[in-house]
Amino acid sequence: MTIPFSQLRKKWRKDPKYLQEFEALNPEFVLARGLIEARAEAGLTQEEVAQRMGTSQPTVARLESGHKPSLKTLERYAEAVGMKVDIRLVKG
Amino acid sequence: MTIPFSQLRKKWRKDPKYLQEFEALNPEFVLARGLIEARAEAGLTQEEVAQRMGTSQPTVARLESGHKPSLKTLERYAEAVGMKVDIRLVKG
DNA sequence: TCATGATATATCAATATTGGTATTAACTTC
DNA sequence: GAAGTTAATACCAATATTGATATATCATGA
Repeated sequence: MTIPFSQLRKKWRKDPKYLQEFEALNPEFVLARGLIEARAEAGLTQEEVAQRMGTSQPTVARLESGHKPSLKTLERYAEAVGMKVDIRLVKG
Repeated sequence: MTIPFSQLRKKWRKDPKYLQEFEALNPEFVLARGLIEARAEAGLTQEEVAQRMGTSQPTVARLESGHKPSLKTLERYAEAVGMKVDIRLVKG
């Protein structure tokens, strides 16, 4: 019954507010969106990031689709877009 | 040629300064130490955290030993010690 | 020293994530 | 609406991480 992420993304264009609320409830989407934003800021395509990571475009697409990646993969992605990963445990 | 993490930990007791410098160079150790600290603050043993995570003590020990866990596992650990995981990409 | 609680290590099966390829969809420009 | 670019999905093999169990090490106190 959950709305697929892909479908959700299409809504974003029309209604960014809708997204923000939904995102707040789903941490993995926050991360996915963070990745996409970082790549956008770096001005890179998925294909370019893939090359820098030594992997394929579909793998990059998957990372940005809300599936939880491993830390290793996350770090490679971050490096590819000129960032680094900062992980901390905060009071929850 | 690298010094094993377990051996390193033994040094800490005697010489915490040594640790800090070494840690700064190895992000996964920073994370591992963050986990250990969070558990210490919660006043829990590995066995207790394991039970809350629905896994075994050796698995918890492994998470705290510098091996890179998955995000899923990290989140379960965080919840077990009353924290949550905060991940962000920072300029690197 | 011995016993005990806590943590670390080792091994192998089970599961999850990634790699690789092909294909499809969406968007843009002509 | 056809071509080109970018992103998304599907599939299966390869790799990495975790689960589970047994055992070892370490620290502390009786």
